[in-house]
Amino acid sequence: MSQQVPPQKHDNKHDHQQHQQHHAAPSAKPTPQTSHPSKDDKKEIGLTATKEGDFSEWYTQLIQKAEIMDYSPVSGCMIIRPDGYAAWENIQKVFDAWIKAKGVKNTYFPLFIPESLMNKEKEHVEGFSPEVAWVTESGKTKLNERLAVRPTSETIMYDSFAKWVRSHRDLPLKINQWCNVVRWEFKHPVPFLRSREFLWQEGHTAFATKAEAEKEVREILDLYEKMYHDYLAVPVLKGKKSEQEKFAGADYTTSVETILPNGKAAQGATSHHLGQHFSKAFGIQFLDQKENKEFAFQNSWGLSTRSIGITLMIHSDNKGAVWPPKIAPTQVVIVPIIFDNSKEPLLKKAKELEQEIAAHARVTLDDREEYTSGWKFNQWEMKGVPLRVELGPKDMEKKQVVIVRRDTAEKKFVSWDDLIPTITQLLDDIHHHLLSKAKAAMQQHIVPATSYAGLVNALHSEKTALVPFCNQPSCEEAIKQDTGGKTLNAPFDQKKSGVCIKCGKEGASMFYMGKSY
RNA sequence: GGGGCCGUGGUCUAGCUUGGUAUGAUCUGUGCCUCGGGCGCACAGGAUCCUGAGUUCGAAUCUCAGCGGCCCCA
Repeated sequence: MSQQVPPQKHDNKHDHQQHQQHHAAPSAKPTPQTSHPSKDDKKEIGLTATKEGDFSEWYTQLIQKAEIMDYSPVSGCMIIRPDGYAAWENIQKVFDAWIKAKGVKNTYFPLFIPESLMNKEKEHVEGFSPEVAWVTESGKTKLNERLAVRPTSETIMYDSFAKWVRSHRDLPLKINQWCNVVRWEFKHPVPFLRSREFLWQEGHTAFATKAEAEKEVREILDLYEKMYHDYLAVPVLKGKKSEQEKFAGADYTTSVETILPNGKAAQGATSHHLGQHFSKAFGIQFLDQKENKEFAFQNSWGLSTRSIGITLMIHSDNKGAVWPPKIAPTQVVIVPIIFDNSKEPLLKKAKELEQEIAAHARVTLDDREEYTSGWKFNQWEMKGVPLRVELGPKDMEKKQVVIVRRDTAEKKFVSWDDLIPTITQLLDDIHHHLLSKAKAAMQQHIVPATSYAGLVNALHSEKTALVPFCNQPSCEEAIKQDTGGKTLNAPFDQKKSGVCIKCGKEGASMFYMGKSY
């Protein structure tokens, strides 16, 4: 074990602020609940902000104290620590297998994109140019042409696609890469949700027909939904983005949207149909069976490390992180309760259990002797491990272990013989419990709005509203000015259409609207 | 884009109003203690007080600029 970072004792600053607030305005803010209300107040340790009381502060403390990320010397760029990266690797493993099964191949394209390529598709460059970071010199020599640090790789990939595609036999072309991208945001950064550099996969595909391409757009979106739902235990709103919010250079964009516990929305992943915009700009042409030269139809789609931030925000609590079992860096931690006189056989048994579990789950044995078991309980709860297996002298006598769930704190006494089936079952139960809680929370944040006043009211009370909207950028801009909100997406199955909630135009479709994080 | 809060050993923090080189905890090391919810005791170690400039005999403290973190409002 290398987890030597100390737990944080008692953050006085916050207590003082709380007390001052109470003196000045007794009703200003509820005192945050500690996670152990019965314990000595002076021993308040761990997170000092609560999810309900001060969400941003809670999240900031959580991801640092759970050793998921750390801040770096560069504003907006973060360090992903082993637990954060392990979660990302678990996501990668799953998604990578899914797309390979669809015939997608992994590649690697350069980080640097010549300006001339960036400029080839007009809408695309206009959409991204405010956030592009540029390399302008090497050593003391100025470069002939400045190089963009990729904000996304359409332009550099499609320059190659144009060379690789000659015949209809070269299609479909399905390429993916796992990489970092840089978007120099000016809004204040939020770790995982909005960082200036982030990790993602970007899939880029080219087809002979629009129908094939559009079919894939939806299939990939379904995979994103499946990732959130079945692996991250996060429900999503699936739909099509507005004209205003679509990807720069796309025909249209589809997305899965998530609702965070503070009522704000976060885009979970996107799948774009690019039409022939880029194939025309880059000359991606093929000869079809009738010897006609045609432009390819293209898609691009991406899922980023933002998914980790969304997952943690939704499931974690005032005791620390809560990882959904399927992507948890560690799924089971074994904490032996060590007494000197029973130490040897106990540790031997603990190691046996570890080996046994290792065949079925990601397991760690915490046999450090410099920490008490109580200390370890708290630390592993902070780190969000779904299941804790305790083994003490009493359990040795009864040939059992105590299993404690991270999500409910429920304790179970389990005989050694039933260990593996119980663990498997509990991990599955935790996933479903987290998912159903998250679904209920999302529903609470979605309200219908039938009037513009209703929409304004919903957005001001941190709700997402489902409203008829004309999908004109000018109208969306006006709503943004009024309320600070924007469209998330429009559900695919449109049951009714109506008049736009803002401008009153006929033929509006239903859109989710909310504030984004 | 506008407004506000904050930055002190690895970590958290007192001191700042009223200028005199820094408080306490945690941590790290050593020894004793041995653990069912963040054990206890003793000794020791650990500081560019975010950076730079200014005021001053003297700056963590006052002034200005910058960097970084957080919040709120377009």
